Amino acid sequence: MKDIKHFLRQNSLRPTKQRVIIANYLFDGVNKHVTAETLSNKLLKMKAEISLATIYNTLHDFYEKGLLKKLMINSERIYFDTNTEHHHHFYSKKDQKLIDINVDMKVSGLPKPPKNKKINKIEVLVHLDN
Amino acid sequence: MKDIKHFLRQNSLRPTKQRVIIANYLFDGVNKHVTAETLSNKLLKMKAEISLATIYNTLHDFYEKGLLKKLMINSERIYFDTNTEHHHHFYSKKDQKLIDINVDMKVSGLPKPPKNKKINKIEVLVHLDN
DNA sequence: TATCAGTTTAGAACGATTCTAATGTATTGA
DNA sequence: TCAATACATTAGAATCGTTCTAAACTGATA
Repeated sequence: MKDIKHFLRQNSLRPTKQRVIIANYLFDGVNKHVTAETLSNKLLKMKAEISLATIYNTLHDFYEKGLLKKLMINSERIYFDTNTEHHHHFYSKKDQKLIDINVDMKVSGLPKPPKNKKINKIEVLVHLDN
Repeated sequence: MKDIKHFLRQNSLRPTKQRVIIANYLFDGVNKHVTAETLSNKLLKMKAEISLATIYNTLHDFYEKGLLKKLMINSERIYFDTNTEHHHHFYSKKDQKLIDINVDMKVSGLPKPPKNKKINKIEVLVHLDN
């Protein structure tokens, strides 16, 4: 609790009640993928009623401080990932679920990027059948 | 024109005026990435006023017949790709532009998929900086 | 050419997200 | 410690891409 307050302050975020609750959940050491909706549901189960607007604000605030990653998954929702290291994913469309790939992968045979463009990062998405 | 009508019929799609116009544009031999909005704009420039609802319907109809691919790009929009072969992309967020990668790439170091799951396909998205 | 299933359309509805503006709260510095 | 104020939270309205609705239209068929 104290740690989380410190942690928020260190990231120039006021440790408000809501942010502390959300940060405690998100940064408990277990990497998570959340959307505003799944996070809201989880918080309700934890008896923490926090408005959707605040959840959106908080996710974006955390994202802006680099505490969360936005995922490049096509879906109606925006996914936020507590694992901010560069990594890849398995994706099961059927289950609408993402699974981290935490091993190093190499992509070979990459063509040159277009003129005046530089490669920022490479994302690999492994689609699962079932 | 005749060819496009045939082409539509062969894919169990009635060659209506609107579908013919859209198919003529999309399948002119040059691969394209479109969203409902960019397609609508293009059609307006070609003096073809087709309602947004029809554009959405048509894109989905074509998708369902396998004539278009839906792209897994995070963006507010859904991108459709006239290149239905398996391939990868460069993506410039700044330009909101996709560029096909038409060379074979290999991904090595892939971990085993989760239990009972099979890998369907691997998609590589190369993010560009500028 | 009449019939009818399939198609198009304007506009309403939808669902995720953002905005608004009123209220509340953490920080500050006297 | 407390008042001032800058920042946060909130309910509900607004927005935006997309889908739905139901009425009008059109291509296929007999």
